[in-house]
Amino acid sequence: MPSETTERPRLRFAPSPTGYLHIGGARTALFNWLWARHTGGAFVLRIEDTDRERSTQAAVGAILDGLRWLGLDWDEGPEVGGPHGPYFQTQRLDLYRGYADRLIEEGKAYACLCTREELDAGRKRAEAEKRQFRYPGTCRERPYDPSQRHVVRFRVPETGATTFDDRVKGLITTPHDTLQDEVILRADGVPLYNFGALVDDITMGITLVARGDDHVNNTARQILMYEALGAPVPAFAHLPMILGADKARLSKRHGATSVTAYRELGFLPHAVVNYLARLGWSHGDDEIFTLDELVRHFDFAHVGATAGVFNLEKMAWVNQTWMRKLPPEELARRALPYFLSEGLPAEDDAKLRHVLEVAQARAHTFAEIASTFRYFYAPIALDPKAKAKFLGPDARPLLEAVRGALASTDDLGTPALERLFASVAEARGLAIGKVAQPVRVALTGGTASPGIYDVVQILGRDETLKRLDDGVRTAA
RNA sequence: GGCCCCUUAGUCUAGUGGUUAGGACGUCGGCCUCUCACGUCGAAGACAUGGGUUCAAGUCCCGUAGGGGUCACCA
Repeated sequence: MPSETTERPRLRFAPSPTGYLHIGGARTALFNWLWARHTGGAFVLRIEDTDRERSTQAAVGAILDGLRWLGLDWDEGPEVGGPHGPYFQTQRLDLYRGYADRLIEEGKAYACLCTREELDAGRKRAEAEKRQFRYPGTCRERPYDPSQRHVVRFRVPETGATTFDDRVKGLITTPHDTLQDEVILRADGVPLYNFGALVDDITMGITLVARGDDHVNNTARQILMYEALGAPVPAFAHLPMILGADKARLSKRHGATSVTAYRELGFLPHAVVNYLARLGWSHGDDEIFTLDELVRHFDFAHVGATAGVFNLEKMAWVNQTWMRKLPPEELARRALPYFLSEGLPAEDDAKLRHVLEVAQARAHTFAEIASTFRYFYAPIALDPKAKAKFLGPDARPLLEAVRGALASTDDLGTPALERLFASVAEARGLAIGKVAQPVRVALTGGTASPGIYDVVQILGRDETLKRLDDGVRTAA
């Protein structure tokens, strides 16, 4: 029976270090973290590095880095330690061996000497005969001789079924005849996923296992093993997959899938958290949550059972929403690196603050701010269409008039600029827009920009005059 | 193919037998306006399908279809 009803559940995130922290993994970690924080329980991080072919130290670093960036701190695990360490599976090999030996002694597992070749032949035969392959039990009754190289197989009941109450999917039943005596320990003593994860979850006192729903089919056999070991069975929560736009499992071909890629794109970590939380979980009609609100409201009961499509546009909207709430200092601190990586000579000064003030409502990400408003720090890139439409011969007298008026004043305040543009327009019987647009194109290179007075103020008088001169030449 | 899971608009979702089926992203339109964005107002857009159960079904049951997962000495 689930023992998670205790007030302080222990949860864990147990990634395999075979690559960066994936969006899907990040959400799994987030839900575990949220529930741990909600309940005052513990969030344990464990590295499942038993696949030595694919595991790398760099990936461990990337995963820790990604989790830290998102703000998902762990109470026990790599670099922070804890009473149940070590937190790398390859450093716990003796433990798995011990549990396997115990199962063997009690007759609940046995050594198997079958070779891969024999097994493969069996699988092939089964396929040819169009029947399901199950391990035939060849070694079941063989006397145990530890000196022979062997794997360890767990003995699964032939009949009956195992049912568990998944916290998100409800009752799930697995008939035992669809299971087989699976390998729990390789010949080299390294455990397989089902066994390693289980032994660790037992010894680390995990009371609620929340993981991707690609593991639902592992659950019954794990429960059988918990029971064989006389260990309390934890509660399970299987989280639906995250899909790409084509409804296939999210992967690289759908675009960026690592959380650090979103850092580079200029997303706020909290915006990613907010979006990911809402992908598969809901709280009424609410969309925007602070971290505290997320922690307060999160609940596995409101995690949906259906897979969800990752939608970058919506995440960008969430990011914009959060970006707009940032105070100027923080906005500057977070945005500046993106200007620098664009090769722009920005620094945290009055100019940057003004740029960010006008950019705040106009961009979805920091990278977008830097690239969209690069003309404040670099020469304009004149858009040919804008040029054709607004920098023709008609524009020349307008630009000259604005230039002349600007050259003879020191007042760049908004009221003064308003009067200046208004008088240039009125003198010709034009609407302000007819003057503002050519000026905008001359100053920014395009037809869309912050308000023209802001643009002039940010650029400063000298640079504005210079760009107007360039505009006059272009219009000629 | 066996087994398991899933199915409300293009997308994320609310909904726990009685609602004009709600919200959000996106889309389209109005307003605001020097352009763009923000804001604001509005519009289009969904219960996969067929049977049951019930006075009443998006909600419960069965079938069908579609999608996904899993069937390793990977995790």
